[in-house]
Amino acid sequence: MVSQRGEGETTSTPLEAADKERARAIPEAAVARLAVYLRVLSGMAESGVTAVSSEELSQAAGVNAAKLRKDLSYIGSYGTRGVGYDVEVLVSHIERILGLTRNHSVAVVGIGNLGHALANYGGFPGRGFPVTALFDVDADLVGIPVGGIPVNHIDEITAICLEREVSIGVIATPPPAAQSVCDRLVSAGVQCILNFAPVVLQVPDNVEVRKVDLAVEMQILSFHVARRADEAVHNSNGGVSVGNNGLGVDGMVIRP
Amino acid sequence: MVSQRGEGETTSTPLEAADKERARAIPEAAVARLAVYLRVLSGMAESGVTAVSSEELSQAAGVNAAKLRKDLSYIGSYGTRGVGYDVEVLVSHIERILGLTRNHSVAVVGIGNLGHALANYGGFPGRGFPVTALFDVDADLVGIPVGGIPVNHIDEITAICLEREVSIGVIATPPPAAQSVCDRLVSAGVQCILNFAPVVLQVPDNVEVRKVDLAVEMQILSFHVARRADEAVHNSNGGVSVGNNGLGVDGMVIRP
DNA sequence: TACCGCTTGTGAACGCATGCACAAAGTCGG
DNA sequence: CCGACTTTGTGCATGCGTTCACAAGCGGTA
Ligand SMILES: NC(=O)c1ccc[n+]([C@@H]2O[C@H](COP(=O)([O-])OP(=O)(O)OC[C@H]3O[C@@H](n4cnc5c(N)ncnc54)[C@H](O)[C@@H]3O)[C@@H](O)[C@H]2O)c1
Ligand SMILES: NC(=O)c1ccc[n+]([C@@H]2O[C@H](COP(=O)([O-])OP(=O)(O)OC[C@H]3O[C@@H](n4cnc5c(N)ncnc54)[C@H](O)[C@@H]3O)[C@@H](O)[C@H]2O)c1
Repeated sequence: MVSQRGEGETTSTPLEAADKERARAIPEAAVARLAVYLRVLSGMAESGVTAVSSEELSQAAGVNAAKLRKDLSYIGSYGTRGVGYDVEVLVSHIERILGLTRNHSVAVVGIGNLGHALANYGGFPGRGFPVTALFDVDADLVGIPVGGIPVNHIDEITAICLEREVSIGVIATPPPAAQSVCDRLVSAGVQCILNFAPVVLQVPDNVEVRKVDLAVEMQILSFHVARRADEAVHNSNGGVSVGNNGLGVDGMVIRP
Repeated sequence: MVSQRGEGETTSTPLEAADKERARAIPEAAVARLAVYLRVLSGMAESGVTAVSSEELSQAAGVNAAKLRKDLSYIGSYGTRGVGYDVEVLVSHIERILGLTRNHSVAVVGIGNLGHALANYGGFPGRGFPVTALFDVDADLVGIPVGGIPVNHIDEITAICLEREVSIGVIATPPPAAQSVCDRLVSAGVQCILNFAPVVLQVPDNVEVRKVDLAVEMQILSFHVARRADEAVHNSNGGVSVGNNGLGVDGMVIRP
């Protein structure tokens, strides 16, 4: 379907249009995996690997080879039959599809235990997510630099987020403050939120929320231990587990 | 189907057997949501709420009411038609299904930025996940208490994990160390691993891995921004987003 | 050039998850 | 006791995601 790119376009507009028609159709689960492939491929590129087959890449990414090929097919046909994929080419196309061709400025709200860790973490800027603003309600923290960036007071959030074009807001406040912080981020024009507080956030339709809930992760693990233990009791088979299969915890966006 | 519990069992064995037959059939996605329901219900219980309808609970959990009822039906029929659910009853049944009737001892490996945050976090013990051991390779850290628990050297991991019956290992080391730490945890009998390092871990079939990859989360958000921006360009509709629908980042368990 | 072996890309089948819609089953008021 | 009203539990249809299997396509080789 579609494709046949590189025919005779002068501007890049038709090409991009085709890509974005496609982008809409990429399954959510595939997007998550594409990010993983990208990381693996980046690692390979750094190690000097220039070509890779779907089999090799799928091994490294921990997925089924057929699934990997299907995932890649969502973004276009950039492989060579009989040979495999060019690592650089794949990297650049995945980056383009994931919108990583431009930087996404990140603001962290709540500079406590977790906020400190996030602000100090060096892994984000390198991947196109520079942390450009930190916020907290605690007056003692305001002005203190964490990870090289001074903490601002939460009341400045709207002005600063607009000014620095923050596109991702990270919420690392205690649960009771999370919704209010979220509302402020939204009114500052932030359309993506990564929420660490164990709260279900209410947001408008045009805002995307993803949550990371460690307690939920542990409870899922707990469930599998329990299940495995029972299986071991019922039939005395070794208790084989399939691992979590691509599902995970969700983002819970309310839509009215 | 099934149910009709509380008939005439003397021991609890037949009841539990029925539950565990069921447990095997609970969809992974439903398990993740059950953990969310549990959190919401616990909050309600603390606020003195004793009964709740599927409509109310689904609102609070950010899911469709029908889905919520179906999720609850996987664990049994504990509601009262025309009335709703008893909060306490639901809490105890979800806890039982998730295996939260017993504590799950947690060990954190890699007491850097993130490890400190995790060790200091008070939210785990209260939810049945006491952190009982910390490990790091850095000799300067060994012996220093973090969150009330002294850091041990990584070489002691096997002995201590066995002794303290650690059931969940949390990996918060730099990526290159993650696989080796994982292997040590596995050989210490740990069957559940929560991995923060951006690496695909290779584990035996009987070990369950879940990963939390913040860069991947951000890239998924980035994808949606890009998609939304394009939609806005193509047709000038407001750019409505569906939010992430219960999917997320996965755990990538290799099976040979 | 023609053939061979290898790997991609994808049509099609399957299975799981979601959401609808309604019967069953309960409460409450009279 | 009965009938009206409420809410659960679930059969069923629909849609999404995964997996299989294989034709199409490419590089290498004679
Ligand atoms: N630390 C962890 O490992 C961990 C693990 C899982 C979940 N979480 C969750 O992450 C969140 C943060 O955890 P933490 O351990 O860093 O908590 P923390 O108490 O150490 O830090 C919270 C910070 O948020 C600030 N804050 C409070 N109200 C605010 C507001 N309205 N606006 C801006 N800042 C505000 C506080 O001043 C504090 O600095 C919590 O919701 C917690 O449940 C943390
Ligand atoms: N800090 C964050 O916010 C953040 C965000 C996303 C991902 N991560 C990931 O989490 C992991 C930890 O991040 P961090 O910022 O805490 O790193 P960090 O460098 O601050 O801490 C790593 C710790 O692990 C210890 N360590 C190294 N090798 C070890 C080994 N073999 N055994 C035991 N301990 C060992 C180090 O001594 C150090 O204390 C990394 O893989 C990072 O990519 C962190």
